[in-house]
Amino acid sequence: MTIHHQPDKAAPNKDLIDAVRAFNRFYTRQIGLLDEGLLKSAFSLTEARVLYELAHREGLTATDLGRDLGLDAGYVSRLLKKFERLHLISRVTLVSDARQSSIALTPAGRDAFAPLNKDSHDQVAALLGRLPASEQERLVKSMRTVQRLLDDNAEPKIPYLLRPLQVGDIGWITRRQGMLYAQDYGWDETYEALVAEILAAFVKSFDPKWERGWIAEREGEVVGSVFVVRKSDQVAKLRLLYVEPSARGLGIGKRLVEECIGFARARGYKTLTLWTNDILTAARHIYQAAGFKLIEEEPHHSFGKDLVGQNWDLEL
Amino acid sequence: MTIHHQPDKAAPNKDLIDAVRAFNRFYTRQIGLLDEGLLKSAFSLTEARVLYELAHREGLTATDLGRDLGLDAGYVSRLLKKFERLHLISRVTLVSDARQSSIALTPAGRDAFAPLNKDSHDQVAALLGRLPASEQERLVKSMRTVQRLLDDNAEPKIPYLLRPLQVGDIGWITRRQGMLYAQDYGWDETYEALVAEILAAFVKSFDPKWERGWIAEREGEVVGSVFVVRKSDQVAKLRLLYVEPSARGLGIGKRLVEECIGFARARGYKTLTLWTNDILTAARHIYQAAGFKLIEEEPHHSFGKDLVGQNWDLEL
DNA sequence: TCATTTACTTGACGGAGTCAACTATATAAG
DNA sequence: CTTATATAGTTGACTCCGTCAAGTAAATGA
Repeated sequence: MTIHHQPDKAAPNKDLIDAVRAFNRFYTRQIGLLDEGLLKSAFSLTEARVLYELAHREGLTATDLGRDLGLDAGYVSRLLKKFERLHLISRVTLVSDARQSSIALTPAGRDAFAPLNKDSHDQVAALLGRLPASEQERLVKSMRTVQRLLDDNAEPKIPYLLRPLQVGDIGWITRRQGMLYAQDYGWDETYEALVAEILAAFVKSFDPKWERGWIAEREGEVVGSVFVVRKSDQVAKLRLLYVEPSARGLGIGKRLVEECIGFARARGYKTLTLWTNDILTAARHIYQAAGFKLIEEEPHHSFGKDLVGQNWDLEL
Repeated sequence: MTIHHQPDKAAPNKDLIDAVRAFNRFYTRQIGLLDEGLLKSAFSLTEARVLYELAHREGLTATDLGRDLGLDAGYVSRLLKKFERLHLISRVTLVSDARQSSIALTPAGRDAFAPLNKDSHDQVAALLGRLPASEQERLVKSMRTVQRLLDDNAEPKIPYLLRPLQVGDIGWITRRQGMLYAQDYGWDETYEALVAEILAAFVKSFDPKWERGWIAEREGEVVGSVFVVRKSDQVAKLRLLYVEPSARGLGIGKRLVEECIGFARARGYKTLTLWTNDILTAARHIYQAAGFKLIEEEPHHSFGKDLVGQNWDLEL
């Protein structure tokens, strides 16, 4: 149903900019507080950051370190020399390029890093420990969101996964569908109510043998869903297909429809049918590509708009 | 319905700690990148931070600056001396304490700060500009969440406000109620479905003269809600009262119930009734305090549990 | 009145980080 | 193959950010 192209980039407004700046000032201080604890160690803050990188990644070169931590090449060179003198690291010249060498912590290096690591861990644990568990999760979720949005090359390893319905999903799907259609097509709150009604009925009369829902999840967030419900022995109905704007272009819509078709076939249905509206072109393309045929169209007035409803069928 | 005491603090698990640490490393780098742009100016980073504070707050003392920015007192003293020499600030000894003085930017100080401020503003604008508008808002919302959770003394100015229902609310309320009751009482997904059904019906048959919903919002987030629906000319029913755990203790539940009672009275109803379950003790206290009387109790099996339903009435 | 604390100042100092020049190797162009 | 250019890393020289400790003056408390 709601599937269309990625939204365009937009010039930010002042309130948002100020909020980001306020956050930056706040977090500058926050990081400063956390770093204070580490200052008592034999290593400077930057040395600790370098050790952290070395402890968690393999085969780094001096340039890698400088780039990823934003450090001056000369400074990195000196740091590494110091570490080498203390026997904390070992360097192996790369066969592919004799200018570079692969840097690794020695066992002594790991020993030196361990207490630093523990201090940092404990300090964050203390910070988190001040909050109740549910708030801890909200915090981490928000941090992940910030990080993913700001980090260009932070694409999740798993683009998305499909899972069955769980508590909280039907409310979320109701909300998102309601908001998306209101935003994109000006539909009123009766559409959101319709989604709520459909999902409530789905759960109440759920028959696992004949019906199923799929939730597409990405980084712990719901980014799409679809449902198959039983109309009769012969006919199943695909309902409420949607994909979040932020997750479009990954083939999630196509995949969800394929799952429906596979399920309907496996359960022996003869026909998979669906109802949609003509303005939802992106969804239509998916249905067409999957082999659905337009059966009939009829105008209707719903959700505060004049619309043209469409019934599509796929013979299984 | 769901109103109970604040949850306890909990020892954080390792995944959450690691996620926070990852975020700290990420944001250390992020702030470093943003700061690079400011380095070309005549002021050091810390000087710029001090100027920012002075430009945005009045009547600061040297100690205030040092405390809020986490700086050494000696260093602050020197910075201020330099600023004074450049005629960027003026100091007025406090009458209440001759050791302290109130620091203010001079017009020249404001002029010196303006380009710094603009650079920082533009840089953040560029950062945000890379994202589509909807993502910009998600980013800022997440940042606000992080800041509010970590900043002890960052209570919002307005504790909460009440507003009417809008698109997206019924899904959100459905989700949150479903999740809260699942978590706290082990109710299954049929409760969430029931909430969805009630809210769908509310919207579909909504009669503004006789019915109303209130949403409690705090910092742009829904933290509670309640609905009054018409049962007959004489009888109104209060439904779906809930307050987010994070927003409890602010009197939101009491306020929501009061709104319902006021509305029911104003519309000429004779009775306000409600159905709840005996295990929801915090909600019961609110009803009792508002004058509701327990009319009847009866056991029932719903949402996967054995429960005792209660009907409460308030004569208006 | 005297001891203690607080706000700020000042001298002395260290080391984190920068800049530019340099060597050695790799890559691209002709 | 030769030559020009780019990249990886090193090193000397330097700056100045920020810390530490000692000191002064005022405020507070006993």
